[in-house]
Amino acid sequence: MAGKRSGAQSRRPRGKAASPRSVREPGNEPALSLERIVATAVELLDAEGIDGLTMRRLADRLGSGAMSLYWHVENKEKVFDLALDSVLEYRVSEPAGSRDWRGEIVQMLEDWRANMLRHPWSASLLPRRALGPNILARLERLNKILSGAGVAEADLNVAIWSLWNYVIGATVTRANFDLSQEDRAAAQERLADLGERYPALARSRLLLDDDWDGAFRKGLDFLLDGLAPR
Amino acid sequence: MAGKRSGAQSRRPRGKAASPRSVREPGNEPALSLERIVATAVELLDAEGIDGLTMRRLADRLGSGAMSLYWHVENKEKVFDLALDSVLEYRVSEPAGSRDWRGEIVQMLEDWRANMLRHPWSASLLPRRALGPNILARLERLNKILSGAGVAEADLNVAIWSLWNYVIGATVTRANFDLSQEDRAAAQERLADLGERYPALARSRLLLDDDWDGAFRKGLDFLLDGLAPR
DNA sequence: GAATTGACTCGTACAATGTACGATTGGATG
DNA sequence: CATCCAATCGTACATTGTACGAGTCAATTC
Repeated sequence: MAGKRSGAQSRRPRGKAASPRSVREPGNEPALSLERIVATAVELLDAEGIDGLTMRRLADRLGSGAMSLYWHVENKEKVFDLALDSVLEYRVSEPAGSRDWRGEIVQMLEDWRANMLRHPWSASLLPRRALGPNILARLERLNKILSGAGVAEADLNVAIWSLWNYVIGATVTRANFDLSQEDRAAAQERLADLGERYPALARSRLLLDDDWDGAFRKGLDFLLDGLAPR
Repeated sequence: MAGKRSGAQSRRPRGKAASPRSVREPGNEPALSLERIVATAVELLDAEGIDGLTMRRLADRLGSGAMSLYWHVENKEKVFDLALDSVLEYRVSEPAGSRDWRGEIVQMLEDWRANMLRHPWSASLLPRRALGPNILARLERLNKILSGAGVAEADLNVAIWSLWNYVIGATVTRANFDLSQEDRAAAQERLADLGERYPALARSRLLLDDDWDGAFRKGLDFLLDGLAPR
């Protein structure tokens, strides 16, 4: 209960990305902007991982002082929120939803997952209350597809959450179990351990199988089977 | 690349929880132990949230110096890992797997989720490579139930991952969208926003519905429908 | 009994972090 | 010219994880 509740400062550019008025143009100093900050944050996260993002390092990359960031951004948390949503970018391809609904869903969710896996740090950011515009756009889309497919009104929300849960879970899991860069030795040792305590698990080689993409697709198919309107 | 790669220290008690030899018994100083550390960490996380856990505060609660913790625990990350697995405690009720397999799965996954929601911080710890004994026990159990139910060998791992994904995703989501303690005003404003940009979403009231338990159960049923052996 | 060992504890110190605060800048507007 | 204000940034501070090494006892060895 100590260092909280500061907020309510005073001025901030908030939302209105109208005319940045091109301050500081004499030489060619690039000047900060929310877009540049977020883009650079993503770069830095890609390069250094989630602990590599500090306000000072981010400012360095931007050629500015650390405190300058705070004009554009409330705090570090906000940078994370924005970076996450930025990675989930979604432009509707918009064939309205006529074709096969399963294909559309699969495509959108695979794209969702692929986007996140391209930036593995994004998975560790999921556990935060971030409903950026891109996530919302994807939910909106899901809604349209499913209701267009004839899913009962009463089941609609449940169906959407189920798909959401599945994608989130699969991505979080996958991003953390990427063994290939892990010591193979550790995996082997773990398996030996498993043999004693968890025989079925060891036999199934669940933890060594690495066709994540295939598994994602197959599992999604199972879920869609269950979701399909009767 | 500055403060890393220290490790390889020297001695640590590692695993052997054999005889603590009752050091420091003259007065009645309780002395540290891994169990006490983890239990207290969970208490502290429950009380103060994920940012409330610092090595110093944890040590305070234990009545010890901060650095004493490092004899029992490699670093703070390890404390998180242990706290997470501790929350997922799983004792097999062990009716071997004769009854209806769906009921068994539903019960186990609802228990899994309930345990985590009782300690909301645990959701934000999921994105880490933590396969503690309790998680493994649950996976082992899932394997047994599903293969006992007649799920094809080739589908087994996919089925397990699907269920895993679903639980993880649902828990992460739920732990972060608990609006009731959130400003209701913000939710309303958000909904108004949605009306313009995301009409279907706004109409569905997806984000205001709060029967999370029911939705979890229904979605799980859908998934199990899809998973059921043909 | 004295000396040694080794399991465990902890005080001090340091580098790194997020960010509060206030000063500064320079273009736009009067 | 003076005024203003969006934007930048240096300094400072409290807080963090943890390296390092010194301290403390019980058990063990002489």
